[in-house]
Amino acid sequence: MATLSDIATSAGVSSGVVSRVINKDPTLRVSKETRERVLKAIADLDYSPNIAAKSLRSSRSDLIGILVNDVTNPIYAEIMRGAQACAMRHEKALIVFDSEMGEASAARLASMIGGGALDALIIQSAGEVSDQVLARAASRKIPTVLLQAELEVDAHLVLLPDEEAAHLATSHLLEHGHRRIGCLATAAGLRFTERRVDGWRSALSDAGLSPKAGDICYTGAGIDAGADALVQLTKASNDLTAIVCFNALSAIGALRALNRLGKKVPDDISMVAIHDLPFADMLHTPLSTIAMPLYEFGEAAVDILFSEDQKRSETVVKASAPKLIERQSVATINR
Amino acid sequence: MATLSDIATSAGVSSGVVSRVINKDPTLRVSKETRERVLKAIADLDYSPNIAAKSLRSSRSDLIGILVNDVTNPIYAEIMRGAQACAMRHEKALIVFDSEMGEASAARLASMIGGGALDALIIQSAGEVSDQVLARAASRKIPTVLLQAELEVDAHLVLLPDEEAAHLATSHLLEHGHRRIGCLATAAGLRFTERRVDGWRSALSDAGLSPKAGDICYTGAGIDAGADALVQLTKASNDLTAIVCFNALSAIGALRALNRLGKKVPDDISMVAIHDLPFADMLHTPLSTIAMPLYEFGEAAVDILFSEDQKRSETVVKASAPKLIERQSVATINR
DNA sequence: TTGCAGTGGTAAATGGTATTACCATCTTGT
DNA sequence: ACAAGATGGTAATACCATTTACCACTGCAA
Repeated sequence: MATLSDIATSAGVSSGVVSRVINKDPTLRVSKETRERVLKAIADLDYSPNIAAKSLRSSRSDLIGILVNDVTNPIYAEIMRGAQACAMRHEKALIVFDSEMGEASAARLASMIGGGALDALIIQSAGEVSDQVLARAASRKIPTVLLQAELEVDAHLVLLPDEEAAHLATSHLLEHGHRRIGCLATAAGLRFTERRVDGWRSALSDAGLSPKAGDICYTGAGIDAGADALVQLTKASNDLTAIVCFNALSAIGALRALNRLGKKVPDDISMVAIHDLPFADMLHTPLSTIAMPLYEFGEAAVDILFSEDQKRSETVVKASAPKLIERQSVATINR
Repeated sequence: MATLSDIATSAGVSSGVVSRVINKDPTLRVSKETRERVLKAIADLDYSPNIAAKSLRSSRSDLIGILVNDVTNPIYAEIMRGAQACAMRHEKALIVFDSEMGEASAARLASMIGGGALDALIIQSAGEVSDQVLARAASRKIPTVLLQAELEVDAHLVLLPDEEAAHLATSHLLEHGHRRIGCLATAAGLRFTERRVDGWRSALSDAGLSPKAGDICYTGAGIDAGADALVQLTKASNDLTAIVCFNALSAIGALRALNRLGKKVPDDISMVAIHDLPFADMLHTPLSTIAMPLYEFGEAAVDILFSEDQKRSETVVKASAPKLIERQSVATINR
């Protein structure tokens, strides 16, 4: 509860000096003894600066908002953790909004942006982001980072090596003799989805193949979404022998749906998922995955806010290349 | 960027009136027309109150800090989501600290508490919480809620029906003929761990059994911790036919370790875990679990902050009773 | 002795909101 | 006609840290 002027009084100086000592103002000239008196008073009174006052004065809150699709999805949780760690390193805190929670979350976020409570905004939400949020962010001109997606907004864009990952997954299946490889994609229209679709297509076309219209199905990132999508996919193209899945959690859903349809993985259908999971080896069918640098992706999202160049950068995080982790969800086909 | 006095000027009133209109001060008397002029000015200028100023003036930040053990653990993620939803309902935002991130996280949290940036603190972290954090919280007298654990602090305590859950899990195994039932517990010394251990013991003793010293192993909540613990447990008591596991994620680790040891679940060893997982049915061995009201648990943690301030309440969340979900990790033993 | 630079600070303005105390004008009752 | 109350507000201040402009004093040189 001690304030700056309490310290000042206790140290026998004016509050300006205390402030400048705390903030290491290089233009401040004080004697060594005075500085030490101030420091001692701070320690004695267990002083820490009032953050609201600081924020009011400096118009910085040291808070970064992040809008995430679904906090319980381990993939996104890992991204968040990277972002958190990086934020801490910069002495900022992250405040998480879950777009799964709908209007309440969006409204709260919008009001915080409006009130200047957020220094920056990171949007992971691949779905529809409230117009209110976007409008506020634009009108307050706060730096914005878009993860994977792309919106009609002046913002930084951070991506993963999506095309490479999807290409790798597809190639792996091709090497095992598969020719009819379907694609269980993420939400349509998003930048990273397109990039991965490109990877899938190009791997196919490198092998002299081209997919049919029904070979791809766009869907969400959850387990249930994956299950539904798989049913659609196999209905549209019933001759697929393999599937590339863009999200590990929807791969689990797909696995469940295949189970219900009485199809065995990998005997009847092979599968590779993008993104690894800590328990991928413990699944009913140990899942072959493409590991991506998710933690570093989260870090990059925050780091870019502290870079010099202000305008609309586009970064692809390549801390580590997409890496195939072979388990038991891919069978070899005899040609 | 519009301020209160901009609105006041635009509406031709003093800023006091605007503030009181916004905050619905019941003691304010204004004519209907004036009120509407104010409201219109607010809408026209797209005004929203500066949060830093508001916070400085009122010494409330509308921010709640929550310290969690591991954000990527789906169990904790679910709790967080409940807490988030409830916070939003109260027009507050949650700011998450991951104790897995160590000192950086603790330091940041401590400085935010010191600076008055947090209205309340929720501690889920079952491990060691930084003394600095606790000391600050105590000295600033901010309301604190402890989840599951118990510390030497004046705080609210929120619990799950732990004893009941462990009793249920153990009874289920007893009904299937098991007599040597081990316990893969969570961290020792924590209130909820003790409660669950009690449940395990009492179920055993209801059946006229009593566990041996080596039948229980205390450990952390992660996959790897679970794997290590299982090895210890089977080393200490190699005649166990069943295990109750206090955390679903460590159950996965235990499953992995059993795999490596060449033991089959449930043929060689049966297992029941406390807490359900969205993909529990898709595991190598579909895991029988005890589902608990985690979301409501998170809600309760926040809600209690808004109850009529009784000091040091103790709540057990019973939104739904612990519920056994049978899958295929329990075998019947012939007596 | 005046002039000037360097040393070690101080005082005051600023940021935007909430809140208390107070006040001017109009209406009503007698 | 005059006090009392109701009506519809206003003005001032506190909250606390940051930052700019300024100042008093000492020492040294010319």
